[in-house]
Amino acid sequence: MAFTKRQLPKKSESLSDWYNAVVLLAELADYGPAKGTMIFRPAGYGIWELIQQAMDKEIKKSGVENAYFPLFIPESLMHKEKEHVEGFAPQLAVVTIGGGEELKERLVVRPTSETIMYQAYARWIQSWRDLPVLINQWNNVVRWEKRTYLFLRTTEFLWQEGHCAHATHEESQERVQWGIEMYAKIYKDFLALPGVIGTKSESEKFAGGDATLTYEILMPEGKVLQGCTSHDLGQNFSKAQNIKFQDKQGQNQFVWQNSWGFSTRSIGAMLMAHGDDAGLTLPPKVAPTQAVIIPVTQDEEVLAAAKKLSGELGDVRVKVDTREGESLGFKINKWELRGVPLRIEVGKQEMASGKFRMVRRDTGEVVEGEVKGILDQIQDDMLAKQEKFLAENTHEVADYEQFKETMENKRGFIKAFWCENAECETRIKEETKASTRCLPVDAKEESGKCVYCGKVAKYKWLFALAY
RNA sequence: CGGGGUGUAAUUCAUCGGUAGAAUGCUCGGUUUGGGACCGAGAUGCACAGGGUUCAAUUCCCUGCACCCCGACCA
Repeated sequence: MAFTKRQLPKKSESLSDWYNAVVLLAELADYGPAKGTMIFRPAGYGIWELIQQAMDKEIKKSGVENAYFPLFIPESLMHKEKEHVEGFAPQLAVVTIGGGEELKERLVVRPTSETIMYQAYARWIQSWRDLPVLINQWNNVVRWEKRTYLFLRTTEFLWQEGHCAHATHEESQERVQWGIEMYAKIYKDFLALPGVIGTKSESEKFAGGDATLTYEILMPEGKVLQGCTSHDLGQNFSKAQNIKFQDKQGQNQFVWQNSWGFSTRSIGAMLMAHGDDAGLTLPPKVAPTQAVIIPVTQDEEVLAAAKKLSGELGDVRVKVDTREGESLGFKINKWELRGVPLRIEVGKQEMASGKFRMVRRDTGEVVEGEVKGILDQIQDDMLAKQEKFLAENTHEVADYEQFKETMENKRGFIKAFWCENAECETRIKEETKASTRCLPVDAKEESGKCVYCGKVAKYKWLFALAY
């Protein structure tokens, strides 16, 4: 689609209209012809590639190897773990016809790969010497979501899913912890998105798992998005799929497992969090184009100077906008919309002075200095801004009245004592729409009273309106 | 999957029971260019799909589908 920023709704007025428009106008994504599907255009896929590169390095560094498992899962396999299949059943896409004939056994398009990977693990793992199994895969999965949203919730999405099997629970739990911390690092250092690491409640945890660690991100309108998760699967799947090994004493043991996933949803969160009325603002580390050089005129010497400059910026990802027939103002607006972190203008003035006019996308400030350093500064400032927002919108409440009042007027994270009884959780959700997001990992044990029922509560949980 | 809304050019929309129009975008020519330039000439439509009603449907009705908004589900 052609570029027209005039059509961009104001972020400050309507976040979802702004988001939908900006993603299309900035040419990050487009709608696919089938329901709920999306096309990742080069500008959008480029962001994912940068995230992948950074994360893949971390994954491999920790000893996990990449592999690939099939897209289709025989339906019977899905049914091995009861809670798992029940949790995913409403979201499955199932192939019933192949080669023009009705299939004897229907094939589920993977919504996640636990079952198909673990049937192989069951064969691969025999001895304590075969452990740990440390495997990750970068792939696509399909979940038939009722309500879709570009990047944030699509029928098919891209992600990585790590699946490890260990001899002991402790070792598996370490990996679960490692996963969420690695994700938090990517979110903070690359996407400039601070969040809260915590444990999911019983009702919110992964279907078939024992415990789920999550990274929860506060979005601009005060709703909270589950950024990614790392699950302690205990022995649920190993018992269901008979993944056993003989230990050093010759005893048969079930393995302890974990899985952890990080999806293209992260891009959506990042786009929504940063940006303003003029368009996107990409954190430099995940911006496919980190700096754009705009020749002010189409004069040959100006174009030559712009091209020369682009060659002098080392490994900065830079683009020179030599497109004809667009005025300076038009180009500036175009690149602002696309969120390129730094704009460099090259014209007669710059050629005379030898100093290029550089403008930061995030603040609009005119800056001087070395490009690499400026980009690092932008990255840091963008994170700091989000951290401030997160801190300012985390509200501790003493009683239920305050809870309701905060949900109605401020939203954001609400920190309150909860007795961990599912009934209180459900009631709170029904009455205020706020659900438990997590028990932060750094929460201290205290003696308090549940904000809802007044019974003994040990911890302050985080509640929020979920995305 | 429940409630609401919308489907007309690439996009945003107008129109009208008698088979379509604007703005933006696109193409060409020219003049321009320091925060969305201008003039001129063009190209672009099975009016979402299928069924009705009607002499005649893009328009009215039904069904389906898609998209958007609000719920429930969710990385």
